Amino acid sequence: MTGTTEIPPPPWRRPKKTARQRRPLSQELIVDTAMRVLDAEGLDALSMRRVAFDLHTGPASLYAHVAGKDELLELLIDRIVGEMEIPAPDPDRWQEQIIEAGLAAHRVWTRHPGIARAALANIPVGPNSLRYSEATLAILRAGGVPDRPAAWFIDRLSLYILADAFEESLHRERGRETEADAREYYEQIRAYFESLPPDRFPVIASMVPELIGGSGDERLRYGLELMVRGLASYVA
Amino acid sequence: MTGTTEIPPPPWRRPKKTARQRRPLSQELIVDTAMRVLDAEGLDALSMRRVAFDLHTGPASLYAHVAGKDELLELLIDRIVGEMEIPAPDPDRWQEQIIEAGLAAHRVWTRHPGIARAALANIPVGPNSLRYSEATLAILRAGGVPDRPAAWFIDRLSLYILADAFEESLHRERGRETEADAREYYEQIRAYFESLPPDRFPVIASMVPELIGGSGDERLRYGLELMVRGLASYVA
DNA sequence: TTCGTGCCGGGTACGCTGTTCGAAAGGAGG
DNA sequence: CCTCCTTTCGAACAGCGTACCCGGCACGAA
Repeated sequence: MTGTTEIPPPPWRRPKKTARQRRPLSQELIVDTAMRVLDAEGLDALSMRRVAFDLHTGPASLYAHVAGKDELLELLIDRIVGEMEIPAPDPDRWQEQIIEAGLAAHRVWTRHPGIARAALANIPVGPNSLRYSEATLAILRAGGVPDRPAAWFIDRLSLYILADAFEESLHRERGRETEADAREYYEQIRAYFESLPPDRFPVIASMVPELIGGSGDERLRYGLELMVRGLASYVA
Repeated sequence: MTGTTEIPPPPWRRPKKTARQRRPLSQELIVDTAMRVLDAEGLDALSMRRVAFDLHTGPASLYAHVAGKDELLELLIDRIVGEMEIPAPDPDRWQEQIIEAGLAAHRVWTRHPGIARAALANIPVGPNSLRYSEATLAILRAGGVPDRPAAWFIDRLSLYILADAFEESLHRERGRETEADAREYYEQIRAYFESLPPDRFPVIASMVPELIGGSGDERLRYGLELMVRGLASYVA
């Protein structure tokens, strides 16, 4: 209320302290910083030392707020799962909804380069993944899928999505970022397949275009469709 | 032919050299040793230093025969893929054959503890995985599956199998080796699910038994069936 | 047989990782 | 004001994959 609190402190008083004033370390701040490092430079660059450096401190300081790297990754992953959107159940479109939700989840994973590896190694069990499971199960139940197939389905589905995101992150890491790079890579594979002796690999030799065709997105969607169609066969 | 070659060398002549006589280093010997370390102590114990130690040499010596750890893992993985058996096509049983082949592949992966992680990070492209793909495609073709669905299917299928093997290896690493340990773990999960507020997680709360039920094998098989049934819908 | 000579084997070291320890510093409560 | 407890953080430990570089062995030529 009084004006005194709004007067800036005299600049000659403890200028050093003001200069080095920093937000106190906290778990949230650490996860924020880790997220920034992850998004900018990928999972390989995300080390305790790197996060500590960005916070202008030493690695040991982090351990007061985070049990270790594993816990940091868990927190990071749950926050990322929180970014995933999932539609409200529409009983007539449950198959499309599941596929769309799967594609959306995959998009979120690949938006944070490399994190799929950590998520695969540390299957998400945080609060946000609970929310996600709840919403997915609601769609399946609305679609008339029995409980047991539905429960096991979301387990298999998320494993598949995570694995695909991981595979894609590998391609990205190995420098096949641009479309041209990917073309070149697949051209090498095609040449390799076509160079195989047709007498020993007759089937492969006869379907080279099908084997190398299709983008990553198309193959991801195909796998989702496979599983959803298979699940639908349990409903009828 | 002369007896002289069979006479053992005089023991006082260069006994030291005889004592430290060793097979010369070779790529095959290195892979043999790496395989032994892997099977006995798991992927985490498999380091260049460890392999070199078992060969009574230093880490740098391996690099004359192997480009690096990645290449060593590739060689190891292809040898493991070579252990996978796959039946000759029987057109009437193609769906069962695919599932059996998938289960067999999964068994091979889990027989070498932890290697699924490396195989996932370094999708197999060696000669033995070619042979495996050829045989799987032959079954699908015999079953009347069109080329494009078949080609994409084996890609998705092997990704799924590898991911499941990886997930299982994680459980094993975290000390849930025995059946009792697994029971205890799943009991914790059940307790956690049952402690959730039913108003916020109505669907999860209403299907806890289905969510935690089923062994790893059952879930693996269920996923295989999902995909095969989905694929069958492309045939009809 | 002897002498270059080239190449493989391997000791050492660099830079990196996650994590622990112990000491210093800060704020809060008696 | 003093004490206690939490937070902070420099240093160090035990690993890792890999690059460098030198010594010694084997082999071809004289």
